[in-house]
This record gives sequence, C-alpha cells and structure tokens, in this order.
Amino acid sequence: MRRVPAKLLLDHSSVVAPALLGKVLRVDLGEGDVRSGRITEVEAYGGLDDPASHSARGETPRNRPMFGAAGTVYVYFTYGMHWCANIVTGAVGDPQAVLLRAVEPIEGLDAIRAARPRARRDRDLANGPAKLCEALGIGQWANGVALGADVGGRSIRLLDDGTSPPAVPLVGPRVGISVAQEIPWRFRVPS
DNA sequence: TCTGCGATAATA
DNA sequence: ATTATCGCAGAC
Repeated sequence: MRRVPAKLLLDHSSVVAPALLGKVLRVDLGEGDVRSGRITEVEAYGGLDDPASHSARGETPRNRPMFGAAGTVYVYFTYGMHWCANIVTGAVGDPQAVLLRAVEPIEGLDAIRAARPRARRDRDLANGPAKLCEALGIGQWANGVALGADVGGRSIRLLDDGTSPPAVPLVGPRVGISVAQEIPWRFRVPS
C-alpha cells in the first residue's frame, strides 16, 4: 500500500478528481483508532473561473487552504452542523480542490459504526461528504493540514492499494449547488 | 423507493 | 439570505 504520489495531485481538479476514485483514504486518530475507506465519489471545484467554488470570489479566511499547495486538506463547516473535506490540487495560488463525497469503509469498521449511530445500514455509513467526515473522524483539526502530516498524533493519508480508477466513471452534475449546474464535475465508481 | 422539510450557525 | 447536507416522516 503505497502513498499516492504528489504529482498525481498537481493538476486541474477536474483531472485529479476521477483519478482519486479507488484510492484509499486513511485517517489515524491515534491510540490505535485507524479508519480507512475506498473513495467512490468525488467532485471537482475550480478557482476564479468556477462560480460554484468556495474560491470563486477570491481568498477569504475560510477558503485559505484552497490557495495552498497540492495535497493540502481543506475542511469546511456547512449547514450549521456538518464538516466536509477536500484535497487541494494545483499549484500554490491556484485554488482548486476535490470534494470527497463517499467512501466504502475498509479498516476500523467498528469505530466507524460507533461514529455514525444514525446509520441503519452499512451502506449509509459514509455515502455523503458529511457522513464521510463523521465516519472517519475528520473535523476542523484537519483543515489546512498536509496529507501525511502529523497533527498532534492524528493524520490523514491518501494511499494506493493497486486498485485502478474505473476506466469509465459515472459522470454528472455536482450536487447541492445553485450555479454552474451544467458543468459535469461529479465522478463516481460505477455500481 | 421517492419526495418534502426542518435543523442549525458560519459566511459574505 | 444562503448554504459543496442529513435524516425523518409520509406517500406509494
């Protein structure tokens, strides 16, 4: 299980996004609590040219991590109660990111179930951007942190276990946006 | 399975 | 006012 090379993350988000399908997201929360899942759904968000992106109107305190280096994690709080996580792509100053929308749990299933008490079926554990964060324990602590970096005993890694991205991913419009709905930047592993 | 709706607070 | 969401209730 090797680390995803930084080079893969350094490109336009719409190019990186489908390449992340099948990769393994592993969160180490310390004290033996390790949770991971295979990425099955993502969305690309661009910079100033993408009106649906948090970075569309320039840099603010919230979106600052998007302007950082490729491989930075951007976590935001929304709807008054949910955390969602992105992987930043592209060069410093070019605010692009891939929203992680769904994973299928691999490691730490018991901890994941405990973190998602409202999920009645296992398929509902991490099949949404906020569910994914709650399941894997991703929160504000991860905002602005580089993949692989240690944050007080916690870390997030992106790994390749040999699974290839789907040759033909399902593609469609991004979810939950009110502008730029015609841009097909949502990518899913075919079921 | 699907559709509609309320929760809840940071952001601009 | 809006929001890169979720889970519940009710209809079928």
